[in-house]
Parts: sequence; structure tokens; C-alpha cells
Amino acid sequence: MNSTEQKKTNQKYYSKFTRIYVAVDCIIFGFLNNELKILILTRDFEPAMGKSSLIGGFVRKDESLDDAAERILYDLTGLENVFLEQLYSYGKIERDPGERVISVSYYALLKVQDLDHDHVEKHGARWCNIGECNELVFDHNDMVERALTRLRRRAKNQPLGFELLPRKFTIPQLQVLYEAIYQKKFDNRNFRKKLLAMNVLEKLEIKDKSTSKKGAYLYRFDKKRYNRFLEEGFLFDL
Amino acid sequence: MNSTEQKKTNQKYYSKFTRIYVAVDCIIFGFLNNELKILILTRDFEPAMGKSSLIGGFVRKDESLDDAAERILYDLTGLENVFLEQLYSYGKIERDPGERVISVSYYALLKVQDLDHDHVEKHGARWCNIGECNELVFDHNDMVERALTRLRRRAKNQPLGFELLPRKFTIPQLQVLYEAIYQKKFDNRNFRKKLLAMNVLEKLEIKDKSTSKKGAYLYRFDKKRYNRFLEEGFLFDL
DNA sequence: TCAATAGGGTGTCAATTTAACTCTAAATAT
DNA sequence: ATATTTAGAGTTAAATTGACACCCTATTGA
Repeated sequence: MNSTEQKKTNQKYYSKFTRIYVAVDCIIFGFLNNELKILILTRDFEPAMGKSSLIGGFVRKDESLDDAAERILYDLTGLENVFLEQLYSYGKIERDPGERVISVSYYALLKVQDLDHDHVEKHGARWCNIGECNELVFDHNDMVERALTRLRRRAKNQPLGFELLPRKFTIPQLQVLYEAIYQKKFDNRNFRKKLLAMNVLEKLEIKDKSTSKKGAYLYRFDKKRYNRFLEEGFLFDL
Repeated sequence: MNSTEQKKTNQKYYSKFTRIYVAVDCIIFGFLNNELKILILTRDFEPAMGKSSLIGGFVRKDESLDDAAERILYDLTGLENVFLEQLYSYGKIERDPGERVISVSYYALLKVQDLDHDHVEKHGARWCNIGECNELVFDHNDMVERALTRLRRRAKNQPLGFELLPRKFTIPQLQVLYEAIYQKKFDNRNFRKKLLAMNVLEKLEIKDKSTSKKGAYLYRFDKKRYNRFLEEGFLFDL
């Protein structure tokens, strides 16, 4: 059997089954005004026109799931090389009242200072505080909740937090971020101690004075040290 | 706009997009002969006829992803109410050479003593040791690896291990299971200590003498105590 | 019947890790 | 110069973890 015949046979075999619309929905996290937020938009199409939803789109026939997620993220934000991870697939029959649609959710961590806010607003998207966006369409609230759970777990074992801050950041900034993620205060001495003990930060000789008179030293995440750290099998836990 | 018109509009909107075959593949774990194994089968259809693969099938239009996974598991094993959790979705364009297929993987934990082995064999499935089934079709090896990683993580934070043993089991049995899962030895005193400290086991007044002359006490997992335990926010870690 | 065997069951201690805690230093604004 | 504000550092007690060795019990077969 040659390749063409092969394909024909397959298509015949597969054609007994249903094909289904597959969508990707993104939970896009950002850290603004010392708060953890996600991007949402108001739907300008049916079903559920006028309601708030996550940013999503359909998977095209010439792209993988990951590609689709990257494309959707790029279209909205203009950003590439953003932290993006698949989360969970939602497949209830009636989850989208319009049609049978399966949705694969992804969550992204943006450095908001890289963002062109006008571009985002032009697409009708806006930032919504975690915990204040409970009125999303379909099963999007479940998606957000699952994303938060995942983020909280991941941020304990991997230095994910850095993905939400500028490349250069201070330790107090990082602490505020972690406090926003976990919704609780950390002891600053212990936070600093554990963080520096991991030895994945490079201290710069510059201070950031935007938040204090004294000024706080800037640090940079050192990916090489982090990789060494992973190979040695250590665990990151704040 | 009434409901029928609504649906029509949606279909028109959605119809610009591609529909895709969606499959479910199951990584079915079992504990036999003191080893952790998974069920695989030899494909009797194209593509990749004759090669080994996980157990899978296509999602039908009248069932959710979870339903499809349960159905596939039931058809092969005749079992219901089995531990089953969604794992990850695979969406590379060429992952299945026959057609564009997206696969949502699930992993299951079977109590093998509940299993009708003839029934399973009639379906052409067989048990394969973890680590000895590296020659699976498509991306199924990735699926197995991801399932193992997940199982190892979950088994630390939830008493998942019980799902792979009979309802009544001894502590040494459980330890052997955990050693098979993590591929390392545990200290039996520490294992027992931590396990019993969680207070989710009910000790029975019967001994199992199948593995020793002295006999080991049987225990039963106490779901009520476990739920209380979860509500109090404790963590299970061996 | 008694000795040997094979696996089951138990407690302590040292080392490490975690969590709680308070003050001084630096820079700016008044 | 003085007041204000945030950054940054070290100690100790408590809890947790991990290492470690011996006796118990039922069976088997000499």
C-alpha cells in the first residue's frame, strides 16, 4: 500500500467518527498596581455577546494546540516568547451553547511593562483583578480557578514569579508579587533568606529608588545558575 | 432572536473554522507481581497496524471528554468507578500520520484484582512493565512519561496509592507499591510512622498471612477521615 | 518438640529545616 | 537638622526529617 492509498484507508476508518471544533482559551496573568490580574474581554459575537470571557479562538487545521495558543496571545498582545503552559481541556457537551466545542486552556505570564496597552485596549481587552472576575461565560470561571491553583503550585517549585516582573527587579518587588499570588504576607527576612539561598539571582550594582528613599538593589534572574540548580535536583520553595 | 435562529447564527459563525477528530488515550496503571505496569495493545488497524499503543478511541458527539475516557476504560476492563484523571492534550499536526487528530490523555488506577483478565486479553491488551514499554506509537511514550510524573506527584499529596491495592491491604503491601512507584526503597519504620500519623487508615482485626508466617494486619482506607484531613488543610507526604 | 526461618512491627536521637521575632541604615522631604 | 519611610540583616526555639537495630510471631521441617 503506498502513501496515498494509506491515507485514503485511514480517512475511511476515521470517517466513522465525529470531528469537533477545538478552541484555545488563555488565562493571561499580569502584575499591575501590586495586584495579580488577568486579561478579559467583552464578547462582540454570539453566543453570549456582551458578556465577559477569556481570550480565545479556534484551532486551525495547520497549527498545533501550542501554536494556536501562541497566535491568540500574539494577536492580542503583540508579544512573543511569553511564558505559556497548557492547563486543562474542557469537553462537556453543552459547555458552549452555540455548538459542540472542546476548549484547551492555556495560562500565560506577561511582563506588563513590555505591553502596548493601547494595542490591547483596541482589541477590547481589559485587566481584571483576580477574584473580581467571577462573571465569565461558559466554564471560564473554572478555567481561571484552575489556572490560579496551577500558578500557585508552580510558583513554589519553579521561579515562575520572575516571568511577571521586569528583567531587573528588587527583592521587595518580588515579595509583593508573591504576596499577591498567594494572598498572604511573607516575613521579609525569611523570604530574602530562602530566595538568596537558591543562588539564582544576580545582584546588580544599581538601586531602584522608585519605591523608597533608601533604594533597593536590582537583581536579575540567572537562567544558567537556575539550570544548574535544577540538574542538581534542588527544589525551589518559598 | 429565538433559540433556533440563535443556533443557526452560531453555526454560521463557527463554520468558518475547522473541526478536528478528538481522541482519548488512557494510561491504565495496575500493580501486579509487585511491579507497576500499564495496559497496552497491539493495533489491529491502520495507521501503525501491528505496533503497540495505549488504549484509546475517538470522542463521540454525544459524550464529554470524561465520558469518552470512562467508556474506553469500561469497554476494555468492564470496570466502573475507577480512579481516572485527565492528564494533557496532544495537538501536534502530524502526531497521527493518518489524519489530524488531537488526543486528550487520561490516566487510570486499577485495582487489578477486580479485573477479568480474560476479558482484557480478548481485547488484545496486555500488561507491560513501566520502563519496558518504550516502543509505543506516535507520542504515546510522552504520554506514559507524563502520567508517571503526575502519578508520582499526586501519590505524595493524596493517598492515591490505595487506588492500586485491594480495599483491604497491609502496610508492607502499601510500602512495596510506593517503592514500585518511586523506584526507591523507603525505611519501613518511617513509612509506617508517617502513614499512620495521617490517621486515614482503619485497622482491622484480621491478619493477612499470604506473605509471611506471622501475618500482617489488614487496613482499610477511611475516606471520611481523609476528607476531614483535607478540610483541615493538611498535606500527605511520604 | 524444638530450632530455624522469614517477614512484621516498634522507638530514639541527631541533624536539618522552618517560623517567629526587632532593630539599624540610608536617603529624602520638610 | 530632624522626621519619615522602606531596605536589609541574624538568632533562637520548635518542628520535622532521616538514620538506625532489635525483638516478635507463626510456620515449617528436622
